[in-house]
Amino acid sequence: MPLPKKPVIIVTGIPILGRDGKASDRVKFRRVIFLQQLGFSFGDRESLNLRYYDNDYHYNNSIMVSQLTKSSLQIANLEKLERIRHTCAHVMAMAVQVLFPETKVTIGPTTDTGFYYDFARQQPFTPEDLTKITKQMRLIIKANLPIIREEVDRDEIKAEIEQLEESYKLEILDSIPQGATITRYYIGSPDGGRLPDVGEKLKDALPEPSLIKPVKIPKSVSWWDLCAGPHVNYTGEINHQAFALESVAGAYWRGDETKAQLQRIYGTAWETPEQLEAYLQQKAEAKRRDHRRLGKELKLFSIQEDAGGGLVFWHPRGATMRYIIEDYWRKAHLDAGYELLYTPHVANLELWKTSGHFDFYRENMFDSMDIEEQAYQIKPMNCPFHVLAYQNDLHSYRELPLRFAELGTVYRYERSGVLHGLMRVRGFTQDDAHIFCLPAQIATEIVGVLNLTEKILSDFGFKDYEVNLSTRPDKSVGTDEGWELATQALVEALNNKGWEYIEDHGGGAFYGPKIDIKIKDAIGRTWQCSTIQVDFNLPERFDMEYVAADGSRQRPIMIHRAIFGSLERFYGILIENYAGDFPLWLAPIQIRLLPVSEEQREYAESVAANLKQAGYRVELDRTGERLGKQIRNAELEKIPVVAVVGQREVEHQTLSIRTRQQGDLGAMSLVELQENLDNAIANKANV
RNA sequence: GCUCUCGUGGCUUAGUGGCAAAGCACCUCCUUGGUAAGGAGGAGAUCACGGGUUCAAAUCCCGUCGAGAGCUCCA
Repeated sequence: MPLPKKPVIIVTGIPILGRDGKASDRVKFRRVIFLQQLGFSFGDRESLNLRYYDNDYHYNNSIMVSQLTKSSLQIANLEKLERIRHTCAHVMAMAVQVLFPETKVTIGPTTDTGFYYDFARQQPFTPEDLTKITKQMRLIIKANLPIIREEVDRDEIKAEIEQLEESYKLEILDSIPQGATITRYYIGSPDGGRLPDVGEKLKDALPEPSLIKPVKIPKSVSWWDLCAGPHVNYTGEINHQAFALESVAGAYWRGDETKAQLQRIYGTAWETPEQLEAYLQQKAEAKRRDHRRLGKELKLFSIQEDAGGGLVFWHPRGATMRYIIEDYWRKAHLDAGYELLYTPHVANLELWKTSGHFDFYRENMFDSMDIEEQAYQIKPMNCPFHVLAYQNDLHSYRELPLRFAELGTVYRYERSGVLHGLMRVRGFTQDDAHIFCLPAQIATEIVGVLNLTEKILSDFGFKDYEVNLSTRPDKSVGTDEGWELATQALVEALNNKGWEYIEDHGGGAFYGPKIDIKIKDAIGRTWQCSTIQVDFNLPERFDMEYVAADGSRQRPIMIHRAIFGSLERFYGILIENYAGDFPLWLAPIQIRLLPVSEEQREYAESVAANLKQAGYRVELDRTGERLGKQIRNAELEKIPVVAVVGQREVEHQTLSIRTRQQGDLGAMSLVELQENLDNAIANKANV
């Protein structure tokens, strides 16, 4: 789908270029946010992945964007912000070397929200050090030093770097291809000393870090870094109130675990303090929605130290909601022509040798266990089991497509450091399905999957998607014709659905092309959940067959697909998306009855029984607290509807309803309440 | 796994060499109260675990375990 024929203005983001300044064949995606039309407010912005190569922005491999963007002011602003961030990284590196002269510099690129710089230094940077570095950076910014670009001779700069003993920079220099222009950027005049004198003194006798103070920067000094640029012209172009140092983290030199560990300081930088403030607020909002905190507060789930990391315990309220999600999922799949499977959690290791997982996926598998001298494996994937279920019978082409679906719990080894709440765990439930079909059925089946995906995701409140189509990589199995057929089927399905997508050229799995769908949450973050993959490999490995019309044995096509991806992770996304305020159909407790005093207890009990009988998830507050406290508790537990029962309600046989969204709604009859509830539940809405 | 930060009643946190504190939750009693905290009392901690330094360790040092952030962005 082409971009809308409206002016498109890029407001943030940056293309990634190859080392030679041009894009290589495969340029990484980078999010670019654009306004659809001049005059739209920033609330109307949308995001897309664009690529930049051959001096042009490319969207979906067409050259739609170039003429609209190249001359626009916003592009200039974009580049300016990028330059500010890059310069900010240099200013930070300079500040660090002023304060801690023993530190060696490495690289300092920009990020989506700011920049970082990796340093080599024995002593760790402390949070207090960050404060000192920030102060030093402000001094450098206030000195408004010029930033000067200089093209340099390789041998000359090499000698200079050697003299400074900047071993990492030397390595970088050596990695720059011969013939490329080598540049350095000065902060301050090249004629000055490299760093303030005090820095040189510090080099001899390092004081206690606690004694290190920001150093006033004279105009005459300079600092430089080997760098491709670009930068702003003066340090004063950085707003000294629009940047902040955020954290220190470990990072490996060249991102390689076997190489030296460096200290990375992350920072954020913006053009104005207001933008910084907005960014910090977004961060605070994300923290407010953190599913780990809400999961504990709302008593949904826990992860128990005694049991081990990455293993989830679902508590009654969390389990209730999970049950509702699973129940919904099963009905939706049965309606869409799937059949349900249950398969074991462990099986003979041979199965994973056949499937190839043991060769390709071993580092994510738990060790096998010995059962009567046979190796058994806890399952990291469901697919081989579904293949075995298929192979239990001989299938006719008339039976295809067969759609097997399972909420299959798998266990994968994840390194302890990457575990994260529900988002990254060691045991999780895939909403897995495998479609076995004829080659000619692929396109129809994919459309079916896309329709089901859209229905399910939108029922959970996710209506914005970002779609990727990943095509054949260099190393792959299967025939050219097979890939062509499958890829065309995916394209056809996407076009049929009318969905815009981004083609990730060569980004497919080795066994087939795929479609990935990312959902956008309430605060604009994207999460990849759904995936649809065509597989030529497993049918081959397991020698799967069906009997064709002419009686010959043919190989079926296998389509893997998941909509939630991981039920645990999707649940975590739901918590963050709704900030714990779930729509009525999902809320673990839908209604809580609050008696004003003991006298209404009997009436409240009978109302509660009625509602429960009618299928609502209802609870009666038996704490004996005053009404105000009962309401406060219900609000803190984010219960969507409370019904107050006092003397008045008993007399009139009504309930006073208060919802989380709308507050006090006044009295209504039980029938009226049920109508309202049913309405909200049917619309999958909040009340 | 690696780097840094952090582990104090069920929860959230204070205390950073000298008697283990507070709020919430829990239990008991009083209060029968009308839309976000009524009052009083009580119980509850081997300060993650193991070792060391010290007259004295929650606090300092070493180790172990666990949690959090980061380890994709490449002069």
